[in-house]
Amino acid sequence: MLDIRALRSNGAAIRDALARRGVELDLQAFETLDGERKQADIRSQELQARRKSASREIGNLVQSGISVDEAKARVAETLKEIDEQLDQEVARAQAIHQQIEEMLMGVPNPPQDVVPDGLSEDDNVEIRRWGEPRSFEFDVRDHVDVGEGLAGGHLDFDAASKLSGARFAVMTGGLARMHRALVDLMLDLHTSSHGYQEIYVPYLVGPDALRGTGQLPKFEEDLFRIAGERELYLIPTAEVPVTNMAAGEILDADALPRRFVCHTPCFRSEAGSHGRDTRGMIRQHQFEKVELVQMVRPDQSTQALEELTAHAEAVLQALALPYRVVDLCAGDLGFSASRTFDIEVWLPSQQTYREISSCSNFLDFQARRMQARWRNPETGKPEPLHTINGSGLAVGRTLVAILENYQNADGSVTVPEALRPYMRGLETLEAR
RNA sequence: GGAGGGGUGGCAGAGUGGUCGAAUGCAGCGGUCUUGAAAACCGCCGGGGUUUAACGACUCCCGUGGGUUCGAAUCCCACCCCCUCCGCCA
Repeated sequence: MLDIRALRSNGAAIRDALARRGVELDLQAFETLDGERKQADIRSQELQARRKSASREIGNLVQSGISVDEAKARVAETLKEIDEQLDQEVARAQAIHQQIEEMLMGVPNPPQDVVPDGLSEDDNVEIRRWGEPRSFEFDVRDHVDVGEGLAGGHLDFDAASKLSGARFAVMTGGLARMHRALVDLMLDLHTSSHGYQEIYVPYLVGPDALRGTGQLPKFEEDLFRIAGERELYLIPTAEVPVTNMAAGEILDADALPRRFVCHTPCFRSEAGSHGRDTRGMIRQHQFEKVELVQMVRPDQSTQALEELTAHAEAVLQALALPYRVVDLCAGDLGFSASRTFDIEVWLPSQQTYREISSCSNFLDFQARRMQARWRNPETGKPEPLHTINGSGLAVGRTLVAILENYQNADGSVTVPEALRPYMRGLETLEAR
């Protein structure tokens, strides 16, 4: 959520920054509403103050032996005025506050100044590449053909569609094991080498958590909501439950940074992406992800984003998968992000790099929505902290990348060396 | 699913209609004392908002939302959460 004080004192700069991502902020409307709010606050608070002192006076009179009716009669004028106006004015002020809240909750995070200009992914800026895409001396097949052709366990979209329809996958045998091994490798790497604490969280969350990270109120159609009396949603990413661990908290300065790594399934309706990536397991309603989440002091978040991105890259380096890192342009940023580095892995079948991780600095945007704060020793006051997260990595897409990059002419797949200890030394997934 | 108990400041824990945003203890912060530390003693010490250059002033918040009342932490209703016992269960 935007900082309402910053909006009052520096609205034009925020409006201009938002314009870079193609969002028009109606400053005039905000200022009008905020002005009404001020009037309503002053009036309702004044009335409340009068009621308070009148009540207090009645109390004093009653205690000095005067009857309640008599005491009320002595402040009758104030009581009448209160009776006529107070409820109405308080309700008015409340309604305006709610309107402002709704307005602010719908506005995305302004991009940082360093974010490149541009309105679509075409304007993203590549900032580095790692690894050399392999040259194949045979016709490469995509991960669907490779996966479906494996012996001793394979990729089975027919079975998945029988169970759940489109955009789901079934994996069996060695392939399922490799999928599980990837999760294990990632968790081990981040906990033992990068200083993250592993955390297990619910896969169903309530609306407050989703508002906190920014999925609600604007993007409900991207979520799966479960039937039943309680308002619960399947998590679209572990970011939601993990970041909201800090909701409503005031953390001590020495408790920061907090670093969590969390493996969960993720559930996305993919509304609005019909026809995109319909083949294979690039875009699924359900996929596994290992997520990195950090809560940091505001002066550390820029550096923390660089580090977190490197932590995600380390997984691809361990697996020797070629990738590049892209600095997202203003128009391609997610709703809550102020800056994002996408990591894209090389997919030989598409002869292109595809997103496998998205690492973002949210600054205090999410923290303000969920009231996640730290106590700044310099001011002694609670202040919003900064949140950062990124995939480390999307497991399904990592598996896709391995199937494609490690495929052999005979249809088998070599198991990356780093993964072998997690697969009891298995070196190859054989072809049928 | 049945029966009962309970949600108050970082924690513990008083408060059952009137200067209560709230006793007390612990923790924390500052100070006195001390070579230093501990102990002792003194002081400070919840959060949001409005207003102010600032000091300050005002207002809201005692699980959440309604209600009763001149006045609600305290009474009433609904919901949520936690605990204990019984039943069921991965």
